Amino acid sequence: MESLSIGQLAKAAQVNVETVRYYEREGLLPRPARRASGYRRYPSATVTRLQFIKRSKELGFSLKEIAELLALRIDPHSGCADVKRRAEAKLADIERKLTDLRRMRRALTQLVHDCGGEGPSSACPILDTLEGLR
Amino acid sequence: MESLSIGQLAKAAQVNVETVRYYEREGLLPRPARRASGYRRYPSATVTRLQFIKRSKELGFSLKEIAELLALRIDPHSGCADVKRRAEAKLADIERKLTDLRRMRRALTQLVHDCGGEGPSSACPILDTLEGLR
DNA sequence: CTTGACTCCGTACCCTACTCCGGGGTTTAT
DNA sequence: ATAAACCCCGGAGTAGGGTACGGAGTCAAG
Repeated sequence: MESLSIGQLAKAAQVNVETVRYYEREGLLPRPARRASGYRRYPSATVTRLQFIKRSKELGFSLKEIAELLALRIDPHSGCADVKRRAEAKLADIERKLTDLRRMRRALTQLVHDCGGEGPSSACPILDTLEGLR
Repeated sequence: MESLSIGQLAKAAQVNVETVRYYEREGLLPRPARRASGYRRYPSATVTRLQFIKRSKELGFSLKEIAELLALRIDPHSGCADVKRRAEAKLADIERKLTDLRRMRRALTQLVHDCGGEGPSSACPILDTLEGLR
């Protein structure tokens, strides 16, 4: 424990082995150390990195955007002010998503509440709120 | 005003005309009324529906999931209890996304805060939080 | 009544993000 | 020491979500 094979890593993060290699090609994962045989060896922290990528995707970020998020950590080619500016832009993104999600939640909660669970759906109050969110 | 051409609709909702026709094919938009010439005529409410689809995509929902969300409104083939059950499942999805987004926001806020905006990024506190979110 | 912008439809093409394949070495458990 | 299971790499294939094309009809302004 401390060094994982690509298969162990993939299993731990619940992704396909091919996906791990794909992310490496795309620069989302650093090229890992290799054994004499050429086999990749990953530090166990890579699991959380993969999970981060996965969850970010579920939140509607593209791989390119995720790469940008990851790049906010260590980038010797940009000043701190630049990092700050980019982080703020991502934050704005996130705030927008949060607002939309809360609106969606509100509409659905309303639907679940109004709908007793009995009778045909034709009797269910129609949720126009869902479309008139903005 | 009250009836839009496909071009007017697309412009109002900020999407491509081809996308509108694509959504129609995929069942995300109902087939609209037609003029004698065959031209599509949309009620202006379709604009908000397109915007809903757009924002839902940005939140990481697939077109299929979005169709399911839209189907929660009017579905004569399922009882109210069923609608309720599905709405609750979507709500759970949304809660998960909200939780992840808040965690992400927290990490980025921390980064922006810690980073004064001066000096090289090497001096910037590294945001390990970003990866260790869960 | 003509001209430029718009629309129709079907088909083809594109990008993203994987996912699989195949021929070949490596590790590991028995 | 020999399978079974794993890993290597390059390259091809796939699904989802559009986007573009092209030939033909339509509409609105001048």
